Amino acid sequence: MSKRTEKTIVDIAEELSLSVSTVSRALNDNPNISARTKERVKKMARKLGYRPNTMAAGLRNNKSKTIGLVVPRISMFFPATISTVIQNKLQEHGYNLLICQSNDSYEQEIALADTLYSARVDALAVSTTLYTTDFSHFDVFNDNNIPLVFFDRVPKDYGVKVIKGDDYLGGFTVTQHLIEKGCKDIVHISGPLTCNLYVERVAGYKSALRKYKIPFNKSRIFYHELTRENAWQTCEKIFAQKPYPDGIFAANDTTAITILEYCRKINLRVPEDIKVTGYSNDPRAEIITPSITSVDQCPAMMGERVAAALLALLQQPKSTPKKYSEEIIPIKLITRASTEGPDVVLKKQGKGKG
Amino acid sequence: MSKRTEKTIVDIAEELSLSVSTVSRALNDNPNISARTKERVKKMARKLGYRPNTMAAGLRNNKSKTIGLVVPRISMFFPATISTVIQNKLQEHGYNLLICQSNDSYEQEIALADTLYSARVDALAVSTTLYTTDFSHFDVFNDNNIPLVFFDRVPKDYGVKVIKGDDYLGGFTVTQHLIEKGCKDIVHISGPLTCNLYVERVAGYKSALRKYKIPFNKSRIFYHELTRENAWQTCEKIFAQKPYPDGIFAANDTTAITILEYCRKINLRVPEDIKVTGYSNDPRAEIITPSITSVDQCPAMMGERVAAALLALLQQPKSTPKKYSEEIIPIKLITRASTEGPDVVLKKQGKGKG
DNA sequence: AAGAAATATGCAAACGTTTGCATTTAAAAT
DNA sequence: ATTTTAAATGCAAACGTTTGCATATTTCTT
Repeated sequence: MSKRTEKTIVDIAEELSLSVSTVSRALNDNPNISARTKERVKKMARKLGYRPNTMAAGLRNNKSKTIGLVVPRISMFFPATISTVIQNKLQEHGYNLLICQSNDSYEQEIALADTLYSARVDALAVSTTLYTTDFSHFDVFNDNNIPLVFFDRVPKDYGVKVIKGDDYLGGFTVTQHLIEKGCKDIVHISGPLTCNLYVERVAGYKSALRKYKIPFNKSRIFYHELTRENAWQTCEKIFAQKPYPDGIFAANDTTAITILEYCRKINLRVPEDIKVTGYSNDPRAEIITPSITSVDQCPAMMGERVAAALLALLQQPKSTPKKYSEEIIPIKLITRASTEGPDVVLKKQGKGKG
Repeated sequence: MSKRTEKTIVDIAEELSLSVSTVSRALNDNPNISARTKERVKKMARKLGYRPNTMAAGLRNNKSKTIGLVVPRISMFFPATISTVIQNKLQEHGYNLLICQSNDSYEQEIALADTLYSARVDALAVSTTLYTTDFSHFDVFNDNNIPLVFFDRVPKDYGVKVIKGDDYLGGFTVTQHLIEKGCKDIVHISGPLTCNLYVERVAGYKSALRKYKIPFNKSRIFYHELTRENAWQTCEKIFAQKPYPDGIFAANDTTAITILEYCRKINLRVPEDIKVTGYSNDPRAEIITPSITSVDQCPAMMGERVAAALLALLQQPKSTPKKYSEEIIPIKLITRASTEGPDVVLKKQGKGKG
């Protein structure tokens, strides 16, 4: 009694004494079906409660109208914002999004690539784990001409469309800012160098030091996953002996926040005694006291671009020779109390764009 | 040259001079295929680079191994956390998740229900828009015995499995807390009453007032979407005339944060002059100064329960008579500086569970 | 050594669409 | 009225699996 209610175009055809092909074409607004027939078919479809079956169509057409998205974590601010934008944009264009998270596990990422291929997604967008350096699990998409776009955390030397932030410039700008605010001994807390983001931010950091003739001290950089726990431990190391640094460039905001807490604990004033910067412009950076200078990576813009790139690639015929362009999303330094000086009275901002 | 590389079980069968049925069974570890044959088939599958086609299998089996998830917004803290948990849990069980956002638009929600049905999702989990009061767009799932679970924002009187927070108790507890801290004139900023969450929180609020014999003043409740902009405007109304309230129960943390900013602007001290509470225990609530008393809704637990409910429903045969149980997820009052007294020196918390 | 039982494999239909090609019907041109 | 052209519809195969049933092969009984 349950399964017998599932209506198909065959039922519509029978009901109207038409062929299934006519019904199919009518539903798809094929131009050589008469207006009258289209009307009748659509009306009957409604009457019978007909629901198209995407899988059947997909099988026949070899397209699923579904796009895969692989990110490390969907609840982190930056990928969450990007995912939101991508999802909305693709939804507008009739695509569904299979959103998956690798949880920064290389093995999970491989498994996901596999199942998403099996689902025959029409395209795939991915931001890799921190530890992905071999990208061969994505070969199958390339080999079969399935649009493949990497963003934010992207491969090195893997022929593919890439959309990334300007992490070199971000690292440079934020370091330069610290220097201009008077810092002479700047610690950098970085993520692991297996990830392009951190390689570039470190490069930017070094480059700024060089520009201002500040000697680079290798032991002033710490590398680890940027969690709260790790950040706390690193603080313990940093402040185990003097001289204390007068600036810390943290490669994410969670780390910067943790540093602030640690400084409060050891009665170090920010920004008077030490200046601190984060990265990503997490909403918390604006709200904490002192508010944290950070780097806005324009996640919404990145999301837009990723979606646009996917749609563009989906448009063009499979045979189009690929060119692997790289798009760079700009960054914006957001200066706040953690580097600017004593915390000023917050200006009213409630009426803003939020 | 591109399409010709897509291998199917037919290719495997030919290569080994076996029938497709045997190959299919071998790949699915059907018990009456010999171990030797299974070996040969799997080896050949690997050799040919065979990739199963989920759509074909899905069409045949009438199951897609895909589950739909509809939430208002995937980037908001609460649904994001829930989505994360659900996605990970279902992934473990071999299901893909189609995550969609309604953007709190009723029309979009209807469209999503439609396309998710067309995708023949094996189950659907949804948290509705603020304005959904008619749920008939989900009838098709019920009618076809497709597991359907609502969570957080759930229907009223719509026969279906429901998993929700204890919003009545949340409203009651937080109001009681304000009263116990000495508040006698408590404003409540609520979301629209089309959504069950706010109906219940308001009920809890009233109930607490009653218990402590505090007269209820209808004009002390404000109803609107809980955005920053709206909150600011409401603050302007509230503080346009004296007497000021001595406590505000905001139905989300964004609103509470905005209130804090407004109070700072008009030089009202929190919690000395006025106490403020939020809802949801957004990460920002902990980090702002003063930190904000809020209600932890245990999103991870809710996610776990939703996933478990989906899996349980998927397990049982389609014919099982449905019973529409309602699960209530507990809430936890997290008291912080915004109600507790002058901001104390933050105790070290870096080493904690984060 | 023969039949019975168990194990392994094959055949063919089915899932719900779409689409190239063939055919019918209607409209236009002579 | 007859031929030519255009418009509308139908036939049947195909997409890649799975599965009930039938058949072939092996193993066990006696």
